[in-house]
Amino acid sequence: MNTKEKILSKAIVLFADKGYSGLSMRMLATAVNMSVASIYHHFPDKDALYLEAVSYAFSGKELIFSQVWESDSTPVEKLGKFVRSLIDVITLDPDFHRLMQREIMEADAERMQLLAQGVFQKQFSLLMQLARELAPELDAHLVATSIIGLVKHYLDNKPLHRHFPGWKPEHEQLEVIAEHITTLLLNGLNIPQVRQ
Amino acid sequence: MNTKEKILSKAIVLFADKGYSGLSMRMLATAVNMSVASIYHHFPDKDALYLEAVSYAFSGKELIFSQVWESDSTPVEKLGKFVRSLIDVITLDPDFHRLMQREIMEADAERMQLLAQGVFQKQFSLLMQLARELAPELDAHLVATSIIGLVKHYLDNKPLHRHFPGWKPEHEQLEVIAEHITTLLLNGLNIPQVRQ
DNA sequence: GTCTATATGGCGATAGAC
DNA sequence: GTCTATCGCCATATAGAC
Repeated sequence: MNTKEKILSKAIVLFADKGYSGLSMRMLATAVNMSVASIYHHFPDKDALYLEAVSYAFSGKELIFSQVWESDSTPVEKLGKFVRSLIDVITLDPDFHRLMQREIMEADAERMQLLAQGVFQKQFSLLMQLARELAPELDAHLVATSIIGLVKHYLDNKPLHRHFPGWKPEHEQLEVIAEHITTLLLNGLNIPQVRQ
Repeated sequence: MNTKEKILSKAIVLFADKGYSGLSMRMLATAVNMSVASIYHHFPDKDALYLEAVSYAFSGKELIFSQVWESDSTPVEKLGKFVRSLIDVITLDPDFHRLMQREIMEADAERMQLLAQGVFQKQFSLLMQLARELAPELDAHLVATSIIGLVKHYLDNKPLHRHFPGWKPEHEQLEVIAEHITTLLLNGLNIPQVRQ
């Protein structure tokens, strides 16, 4: 890993944690044990550094779901695998996830399009195709959105829900979340289930 | 509306838009046509101002759902009303919603508890009770979370989903969203539906 | 490619007049 | 309760030596 990549990977963590305006070049320089001027040798300005960090965080994320789509499972099995994979991606790389959350909240239309097409589009298309197989009578875009929404909400709001009535530690176990969501979805999509 | 409230309501808008570190006291002062020093007459420091703005944004939000719970509707009707009310609250006060999003992302454990208990707990409890009536065999906490998650995800990610395949303008119509979600949920909760 | 030193300006916050 | 003026610090960014 060269110097530039070293800076970028630290920047991902710190931008994810503090946001664009919350992280100063001084802080980043200290974190990577360099002077501010040295960072400016690699990037023209803070904005370019931020954008490069976001793209860098993307790289490789597309391949994680390949096991879901390439397997010759039934659509119902694929749904279970997708839910589980999405939970894993979000859980295993929390910095990537937080950076995405911030981008979705703060990006302008141009950056949003980059985000949609560069990172998520392929997976969303494949998920829509699965949605069509599972529930041909429903709007595939809305169904795909619902699947992602259910998973993301659980994970995004975990620290909040801990303080809600009825919360149990097991609600944070990934298997419990995954099973609840798939059950809800399979019923919601009108698919008869076989008891395991 | 007195001076303090004038400052707070402007602060809500600007904090929601730019975040804590993204909004400077100078900017806020300009926005409310005052000097920075005058603002410091009403608030001890920026942090206290932010916290007061967050509490101020909360006020009155609890009462919006009363029509849902006080009506003598059936549980199924109540679910529809709740989904619609949640969509309305989020849509009609986007600044409140963005401020909440930022709080959920950035607050520490103490602030998170305040948020959960001070703002959302009562509504969440009532929603859990409804969940128990709708689907006694499922975990009410998880069901309530799912209902909120479906609604919130659609609205939080609207600007992103516009760039996804299969998107249609009608996907942003509140009625379309509300109907899709309730349909999905009623199936998901195993409740037989009557065709309208 | 890295550093020290520095320019320039915005930051949170305060003093003290009116 | 509002203002002007100011403090001390940190921000982004650059110049130029090694």
